[in-house]
Amino acid sequence: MTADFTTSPAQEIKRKIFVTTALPYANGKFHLGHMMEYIQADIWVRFQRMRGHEVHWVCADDTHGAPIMIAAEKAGKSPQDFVAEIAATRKEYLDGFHLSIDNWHSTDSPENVELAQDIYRKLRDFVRDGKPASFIERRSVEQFYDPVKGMFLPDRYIKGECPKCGTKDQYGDSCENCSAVYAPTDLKNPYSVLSGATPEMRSSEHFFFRLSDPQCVEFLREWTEGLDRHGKKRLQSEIIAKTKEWLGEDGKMGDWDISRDAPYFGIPLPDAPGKYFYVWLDAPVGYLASLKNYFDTGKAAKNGEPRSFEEFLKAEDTEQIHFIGKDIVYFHVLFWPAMLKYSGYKTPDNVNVHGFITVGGEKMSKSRGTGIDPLTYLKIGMNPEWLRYYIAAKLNSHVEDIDFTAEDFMARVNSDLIGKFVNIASRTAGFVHKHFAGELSPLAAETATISHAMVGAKASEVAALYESREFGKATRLIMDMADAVNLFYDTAKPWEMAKLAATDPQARFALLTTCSVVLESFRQLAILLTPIMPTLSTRAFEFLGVRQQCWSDITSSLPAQHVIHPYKHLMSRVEEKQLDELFGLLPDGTDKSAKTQPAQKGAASGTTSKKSAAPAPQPDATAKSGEFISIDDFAKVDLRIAKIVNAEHVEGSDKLLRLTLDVGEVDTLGQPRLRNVFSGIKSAYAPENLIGQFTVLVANLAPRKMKFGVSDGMVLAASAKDGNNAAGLYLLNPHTGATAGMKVT
RNA sequence: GGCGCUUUAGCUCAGCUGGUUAGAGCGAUGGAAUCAUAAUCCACAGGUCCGGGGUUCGAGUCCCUGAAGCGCCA
Repeated sequence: MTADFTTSPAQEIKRKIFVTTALPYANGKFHLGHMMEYIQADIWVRFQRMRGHEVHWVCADDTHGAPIMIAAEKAGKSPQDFVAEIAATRKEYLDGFHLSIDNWHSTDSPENVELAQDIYRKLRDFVRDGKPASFIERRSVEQFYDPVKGMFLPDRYIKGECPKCGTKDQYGDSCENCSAVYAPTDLKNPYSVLSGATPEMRSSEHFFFRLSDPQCVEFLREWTEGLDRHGKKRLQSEIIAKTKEWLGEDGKMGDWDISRDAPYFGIPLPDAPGKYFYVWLDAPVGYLASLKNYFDTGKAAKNGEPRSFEEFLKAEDTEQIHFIGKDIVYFHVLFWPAMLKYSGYKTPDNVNVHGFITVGGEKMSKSRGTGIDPLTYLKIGMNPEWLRYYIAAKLNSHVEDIDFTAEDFMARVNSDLIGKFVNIASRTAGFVHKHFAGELSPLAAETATISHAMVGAKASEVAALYESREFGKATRLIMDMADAVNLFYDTAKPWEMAKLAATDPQARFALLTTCSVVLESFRQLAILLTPIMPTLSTRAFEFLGVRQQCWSDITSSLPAQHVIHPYKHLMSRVEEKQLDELFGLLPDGTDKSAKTQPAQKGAASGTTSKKSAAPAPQPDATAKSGEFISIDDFAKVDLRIAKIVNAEHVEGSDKLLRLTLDVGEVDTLGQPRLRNVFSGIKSAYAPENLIGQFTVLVANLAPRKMKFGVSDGMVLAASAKDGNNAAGLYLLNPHTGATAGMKVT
């Protein structure tokens, strides 16, 4: 059966949909990427609800695993307190961006313990054709063990020297310097990131999920390539292609290690003391745990679902739809359906995968400061629906990254939302109030016919685009309609009629008709935009004096002689200075000199040009005419204050000192990351005099491999122009108060 | 290293199974209009569709190859 989106919801079967978005790992706050996923899901969910379907959208914090356990320990907190503090930050974001999630829960919850253990037991005790055919198998695993911390070490916590090129401080998977790939056990002189101790190989018994079982592989092949209940592909074609790599004839499907040894922050395996579920086992179960919590606390009933959790989940007509990012495809299209299948639970109907959001063409990075903080966005008063619209305008149904660029954002929002959409109401309302006391035409049917020709007629096309997550195409189509309405208005020239209205009844009538058609069209456009901009459309409906509209209201119309409310501006424009503030270009919000030219705030540097407080280039001896660089050129250089934590002679070199610098960076585990930099300043400085000093580092200089190791950056020093050594060498040194990691601009 | 993705007007992107002069929005330029918290309408100008080979009557679209950028390798 193929869904027919041309029918009105009343004719359609009411869908019962269980929607999830990926569980964020509870070791940090939300970033723009999270918001993008939630906005994508929210648009889809709101659309379904407007169509009259029953949607239950749940999410939760993903709380378990070694990284959180270790981060909590570092923070001197229990893991529970640690994740609770993160959880407490969530609401502000979710409410702020109008995300209509029905329930937010945690994987560290009784529901999740119960469900994860239940799934495990069913996999373990699986019976096929009357014979035991367990999917769980015990195997001995050799793993690094930290004798100081008394725990087995995940690969991420082991560093050592690259077995190929000998570069120090490399992780156990690949070398940053020579990009060799190897196993953690190949590292030379390995050490524990946690304690610095030399890890020992120890064996331990682990529990595996036998994914390589031929029946399981066969099931996954069918499931991944299969169709959903609407006759569409369950997965996007690019994801199917990816799964073929894993499930192909070469049989690459390995078993999955699902247990970890104590100490571990997680859920204990039943009947196996000291063993815990690997976090990725219980994380997706968190979807069900949150849903169960949602039912058990009565929220589902409040949302019109009278059945129990078990009944709802078992029901044939319950659709289970996941929204995830492309980084976690593996878990969601292999492990998760297999777990569910062989423990007797419903398998997902769809897994919708999206790409990442980049900012100015660059991957967001906290250490580089290129991220956009969603909370800052809200706090400086930017409208959340601008971002919702912008993201919608760029999203499609594919696994493609989308790019946020400040210029594009401003152009898109101002042009589409203000210039095209909001302006329709703004330019019409005055006439209706001035000449008709807010009362629309008595000929409602006639005006509605014209409106439907411009807008309503294409509503089913828009619906199909929403349904298939082609939000970019949907916004384009809607804006085409808005263009048509503006053109209609311009062609009719109501401002000319208004001048004659007092004396010419015909002109007066034409004026009323035009305005009524346009406002009716505006109502229809607002309906079409509601999934993307719920509060803007609510304000539009308030202005029009109608209740909240659902999708089928597109075919109705404003009644004859309907009275609208006075117009209050529905949405303001994006101001350039807001974007400057968002990107941290205006640190105190008052630095007017820091206003950048629009042309400079593009993909090339928009987010890396931190402050543009740098003085204008002075034409002097150092910069001859025609040799100026732009602020963008300068912004490419990431200068940082660095604290010299260690300095030493380099054996075999008569020029270089080896500096160990702190530039305030941390690695993914929250561990301080120090830089190794070689500097040719031996002639001028004794290493012991440098320790503890601050200087300036070019932080984004390409790392350079030298005979003695890799130099990751360059410190700045002054010397005579002609290289006259006698003139001396002077390391740059900031004034007191500068701290490691500060930007130099 | 293996695998994959991307590269189309100044910017952001459409271009399905190959088919007449390659499209849109924004921006630029010129005009119209002045109802609108400057928002609109019209016109016009912008492209060796990353480079190089090939298949074909015909390629942005298929194949090979190179470059650049990005991602994944559980």
